[in-house]
This record gives sequence, structure tokens and C-alpha cells, in this order.
Amino acid sequence: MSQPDTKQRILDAAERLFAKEGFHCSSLRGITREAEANIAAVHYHFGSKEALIEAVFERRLQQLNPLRIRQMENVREVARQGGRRPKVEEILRAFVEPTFRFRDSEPGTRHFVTLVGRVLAEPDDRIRGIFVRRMMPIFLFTLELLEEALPELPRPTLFWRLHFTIGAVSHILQMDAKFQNFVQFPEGIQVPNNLDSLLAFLLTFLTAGLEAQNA
Amino acid sequence: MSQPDTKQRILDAAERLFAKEGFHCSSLRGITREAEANIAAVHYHFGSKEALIEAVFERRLQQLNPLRIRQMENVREVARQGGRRPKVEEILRAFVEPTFRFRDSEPGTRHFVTLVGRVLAEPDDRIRGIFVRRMMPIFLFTLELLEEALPELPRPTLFWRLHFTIGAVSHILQMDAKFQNFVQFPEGIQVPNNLDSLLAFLLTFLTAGLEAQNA
DNA sequence: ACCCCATTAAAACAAACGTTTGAATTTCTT
DNA sequence: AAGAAATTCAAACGTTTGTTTTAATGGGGT
Repeated sequence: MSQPDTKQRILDAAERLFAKEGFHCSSLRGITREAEANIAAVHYHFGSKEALIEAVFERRLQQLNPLRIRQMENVREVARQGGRRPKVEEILRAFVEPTFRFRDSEPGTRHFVTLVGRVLAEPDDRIRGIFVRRMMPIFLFTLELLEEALPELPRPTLFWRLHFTIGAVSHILQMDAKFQNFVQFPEGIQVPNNLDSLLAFLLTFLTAGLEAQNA
Repeated sequence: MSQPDTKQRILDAAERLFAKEGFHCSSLRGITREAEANIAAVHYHFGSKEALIEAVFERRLQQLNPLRIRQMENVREVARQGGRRPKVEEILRAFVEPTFRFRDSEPGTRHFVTLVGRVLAEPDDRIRGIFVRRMMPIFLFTLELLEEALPELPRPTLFWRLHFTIGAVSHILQMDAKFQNFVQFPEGIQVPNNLDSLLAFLLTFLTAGLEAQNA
């Protein structure tokens, strides 16, 4: 190969632009220009624009989702061996923390996380479906664990609360890079320079919401 | 005018298609075809595609936002006259309930609410800005009331929790019409046919999250 | 009847889109 | 070194996009 892996460079550029401008507003010409590749290379290596974003998701999720599942299985195992229920905060942490850590693990993963935050609001069913299909096992596993943690709450209640959780998380993930121009910050509010404090805020909020007892 | 108000028909069609397919994927040709109007009518009546979506937001928000503000002012006033703090649930209800009720008030408003749910995840800063600019007073007013309700919590904490709230709300609003194909429902989970029960679920979740005391 | 002005209509604009083609080039295999 | 396979390249494909232009239409006031 002439240059170090055109395929990877296209994936990197696509990941960045899909996150920045959305799927339909990112052009293959813009992506290949950034990747310093020919426009035909996309169809040669991937087949179509849709197959390209599928490959973008595949590359990262096959790394990230096992991390999540392992952490969630660990939560369940430790609880069982301790003869207690899993804690809601442990479950939520297993659900979102890997994503936050993943974000700063390599250059590029930061853009992927932004893309994940956006894709649930993607109007195109086909594109959103590519992501949702791959996340469904995680959602169902999380729901399962929450039922173990909160057996006194009805299943539909937990289902909807998990959806509220997903909404809050994806909204925060997507804001990420563009905190500055997303909202005008009231005086005295600072953007946390590391995401750890934001993660702590988030887990406190979500845990309380999920554990709410009335209604 | 030959037909009853081309301008309104264009607004209706644009509202519906922007909600369904997003801003950039909706073409002016599709919109004018649905509105049974000529393409040039958009530029004649509005000036540009961007000015069109601005008009779509303007038409509904000038009706909806005063409702919200009035209800929030009422929450503050009743609390003051009762010599107590406003309750978090009252504040949140004033923030989201008008939108839920607005949804079923007229034909078309349902599409608008879906559009609102989508637009916060819109990648295009200009388009998202059109909406955010108009909502900023509401956000700040809500934050103000939350400070009155929870004076023991630091301002940044409340700020982030309000953002988590906005994420959860917009995620639910956007799911709305497409519950069926958005996620695959686990067995036994039903879509609520009226939004009242969903609103109750939502308020319980958010209230608990906002009132969480640790961290 | 006339003119005026708001509105509609059809057609064309240049630009950008995803995709395809076929030949040139590089890389690997023998 | 020679042939085969993989990859890159420039160019063009036919559509579609938002926007503009120019002409036609239609009703209300004088």
C-alpha cells in the first residue's frame, strides 16, 4: 500500500465529519479530501456511504461494548457473591463510564463519542437503526440488572426511566466538544476540564431518578 | 388569494417534513409539493429555507412560550404568597407540561413538538441556534426558580442537572410519534396512548434527580 | 374599462451530491 | 524479472439541491 492504510484514514475522517456535521450533511468529497484519498476509494473499500458509517460504528463499538458488558457482568457477579442486590449506581456507572473513559483513550474516539450522542436523534431510520441495533443488547442487559436492583418497581416504570437516562446521557455526550457555543453560559458556570466531575454529577442525578419511589 | 393562504400551507408542510426528516434532508421541493404550492413561493413569502424554519419556530413558540412563562411566574407567585419555597416538581411541570398539552391542542402541533425534540441535536449551529436563542429566557428562568427551590445546592450543580433534564425531555419528545420503530419493545411494555402517564413518569424521575442531595 | 400590485407559475441557474467507469499505477506472488 | 492482483486516479454519470429570473395571472380600487 502506498500510504499507511487508506481505509483507516477514511474511517478517521468520516468519524470526525459525521460527528461534526451529521451523516447527510457530510459529503464523501469532504471526507476523502480530509483523508487525502480519492473519492472512489470509499466505494472500493466500503461499498457505499451508508456502509461507511456502519464501519465507523463497528470499529469502535466492537472495542467499547465488550468493556461495558464485562463491567456490567462484574456488577452482577459481585452482588451475587455478596448475597445482595446490585446497586443502581454501579449499574449506571457500568453503562456510561466506559464511554466517558473511552473518549480520552485515543485520538479520534472523542469524535466517536460525539457521534454517538448525535445519532439517537438522527431522523433517518436506517442510519439510527445501524446504531440502535448494535446497542440493543446493552439496553436490555441494563434493564435486566435494574430489575434485579429495584424489584419493587414495575417493569414499564424502569423501562421509561432507562429511556430518560439514555436521553440525558446522549444529550451530554453530544454537547461535549461544543460546550462553548452550545449555550451561553450564565456567569460563574465553568466547563469542567476533565469529564470525571461531570460524570459524577450525571450519576448522582440518574441514580436518584431511577430510585425514585413514588408514582 | 386564490387558495386559502399559501403561506400557512407552506408552514404546515415544512413543520411536518422538518420534524420527520430533519432540516437538511427536507427539500423545498418536497415541502411545496405537499403544500400544493410553487417552489418559488417559499422565497417569495419567507426569503430562504433558513428563514422558513425560523418562521416555523416563531409561529408556535410565540404561542407556547408565554404559556410556559405564565405558569412559571404563577409557581413563583403562589410560593411567595404562601411564604414557602417553590417546589421542584411545580417548576419542572411548568417547564414541560405546556409542551405536552400543546402537542394535542391542534393538528400540526404534534409535528412541531417532534421537531423541538430533534433540533437540540441538530449538527448545524445556525439552525440549532435559531431555536436555542428563543428558548434561552425559559432556561434561565427555570434555573432561577430552581435556585429558589434548592438554595442549598451550588449553582453549577443545578445548571448541569437542568441540562440532564433538557436531554431527557427532548429525547422523549422526539421519540413521540415513532415509538414503534424507535426501539424494539421488550415483552409486556406498552406505549401509553395518552401522554399524561408518560408525563407523570417523567416528572417523578426528574424531580428526584434534581433534588438529589449527595455530591 | 383601466391600471396596479400582490401572487403564482414555469423554467433555468450553478453547484453539489453519491455513484460508476475504465485506465493507470502500485504491490504482491511466482 | 514477469505476470497477476490490489489499489489509486481523474473524469464523467445522472440527480437533486437552494435560489433566481422572467412572464403570466388574478382580483380590488379608481
